[in-house]
Amino acid sequence: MTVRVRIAPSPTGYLHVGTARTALYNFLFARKNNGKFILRIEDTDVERSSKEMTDIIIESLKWLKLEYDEGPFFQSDYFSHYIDHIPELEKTGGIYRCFCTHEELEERKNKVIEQKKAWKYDRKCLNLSKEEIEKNLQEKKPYVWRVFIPEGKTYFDDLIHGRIEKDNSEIEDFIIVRSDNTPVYNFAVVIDDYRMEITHVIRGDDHISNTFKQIHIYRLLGVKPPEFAHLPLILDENKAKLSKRSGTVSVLAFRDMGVLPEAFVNFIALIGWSPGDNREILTIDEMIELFSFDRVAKKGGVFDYKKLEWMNSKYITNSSDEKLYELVKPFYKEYGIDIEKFDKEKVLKIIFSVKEKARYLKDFPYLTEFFFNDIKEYDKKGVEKHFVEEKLKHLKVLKEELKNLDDFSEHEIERVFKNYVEKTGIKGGDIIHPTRVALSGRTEGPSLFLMMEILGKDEVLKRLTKVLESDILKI
RNA sequence: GUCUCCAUCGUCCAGUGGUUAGGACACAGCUCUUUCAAGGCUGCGACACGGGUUCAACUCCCGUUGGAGACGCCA
Repeated sequence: MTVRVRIAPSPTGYLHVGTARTALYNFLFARKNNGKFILRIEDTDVERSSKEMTDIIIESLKWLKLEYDEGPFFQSDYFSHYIDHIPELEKTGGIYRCFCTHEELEERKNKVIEQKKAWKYDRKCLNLSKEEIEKNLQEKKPYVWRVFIPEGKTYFDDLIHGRIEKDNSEIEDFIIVRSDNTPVYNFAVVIDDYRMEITHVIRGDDHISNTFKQIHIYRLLGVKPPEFAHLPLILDENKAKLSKRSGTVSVLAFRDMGVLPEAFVNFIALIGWSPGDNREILTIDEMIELFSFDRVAKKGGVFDYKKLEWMNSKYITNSSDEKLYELVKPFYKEYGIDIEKFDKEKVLKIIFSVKEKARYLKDFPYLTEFFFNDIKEYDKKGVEKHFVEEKLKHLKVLKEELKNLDDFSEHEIERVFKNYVEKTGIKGGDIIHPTRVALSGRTEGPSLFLMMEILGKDEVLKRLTKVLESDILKI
C-alpha cells in the first residue's frame, strides 16, 4: 500500500511555524516511503477562511520547498459529500438528531459547572420518540447530528506515543453536523482522510483528544482508521504552545527577515527529531534518508531564536557569493541600494567580505553600506580614538605610498602596511584602525585590506584625503 | 476542575540496565588577529522527587510533584 499523508492547514491565519514543521515531517515521511504528500485546505469554517490566507499558505510551502504531490483540495468544495454519509450513519443507529438550542445548552452547562462537575452533553435528545422528532422536523426546528458514544474504552496505537486510551465515559456525544447542515471539523477530516485514502495522519499532539472522537466516526463508517503519529508541540520561551502572542510565528516573516529556507527547515526539523547522531547541519535529502518516528521526541520543544540565528549564519557563510547575490538583492533594494547598478564582480566581492558576519540576509545592506555610498558620518568613538595627530601623520605618509602602488590588491596593500610598520616600529593597529575609520566610518567591518581592494585605489585615496584635509581633526 | 500527554545541562537533541552522562545553541573566559556580530580553544552546566524490580538503574514498573494540551454548532 502506498503511503499517503496530508498537511491540512486551515486558512484562518498565516502558515504557522508549528504547521510548517508538521508539514515537513509529513513531507519527510512521504518521501522516505515513496509516498504522496497532499495539501488539503480545511476551510469548513467559511466565515473565518479567506482566499488570501490560502495563497499565503501555498506561498509559504513553496518557499520552504515542501512540494506537495496532490492538491490543494478544499473542504468547502465537498460540503455535500460529507452530508451524503449521514443516511448511512443514521442507519447504524450511531448518530442522532439533537434539537437543543445554544441557550438551553448554555443554561444546563452552567448548572453543571456551578456544581464543579465536568460538563458533557446530557443526551437530552438521545431518546426522543419518533413522534417528537417528526413534530420537531415539521416545525422546522433546527437540529444538529450527534454521535452516540457507547460504553467501553477507545484506544489507538500512536506511532510516537504507543497506545493511548480513554474511557468512553470521558467522551461526549459530539456534534458532526451543524444546524446549518455543514460538517464540523472532526467529521470532515474523517471523511476526507477516508476518501483520499490517507494512510498516516501526522499532526500535532493537540489533536489527541480529537482522535478519540474520530475513531468513533471510523467505527460507524465501518472503516479501519489510518495510522496516527502525534507530534510534540513547538513551545515558546514560557514553554507554552507557540502562538501569535509568543512573537514571530508566521513562516513568511522569517523569509522577510532574511532567513534561508534551508536553514529554517533544518532548524525546525531538529525541534522534536534527531538524525540519530550529533549532526546539526543536514540537507533535506539527508533528513529524508534518516527520518523515522522512533527518532521523534515525545516532549515539546522550545523554539530557540538564537539557535535559528546561528544556523542561518552557517547557511549564509556556506552559500556561494553568486547565490547570495540573488537572495540579497531585494534586501538592498529595500534599503535604498540597487546593487544591479554596480559592477557585479565588485558586488560579489563585497558580499564575500561580510558573509561570515551576517546572521540574516537583511544584515548585508547595513554591513556593506559604505561600499556603495559616501560616508555620512564617522563613528564618534572611532574618531576620538584614532583620528589623533600622531596617528594621522603616519596615515599621511602611508597615503603617499599607496599612491605609488600599481597593483592595488589585498596582498600588495597588506605588504605596504607591513613594511611601513616594520620601518617605523609603530604598532599595526596604530595605522590600521585609523585607516578603517577613514575608509568606512566605522570601527568594525570586513578584513581591511580586502576592503581596500574592493574600494579601489581612487576611492581609497579620495577617502583618506577627505579625512586628512577635513576639519574632523579639529573636533 | 476533568481527561490525556510529557519529564536528561538555561535551550535543542544523544544516551534504551553497567558511560568520567555526549554534542549543538546560549553564556563566561582565553586565544588569533587589523576590527567585528567571525575563527580556534577552554570552562560553566542536567538525569524533578519517592518507592519498588534487579547483582546493578538516567534507563523498567508504581506513585508524587511539576509542566503542557484538549475539553466549541473553531480548525
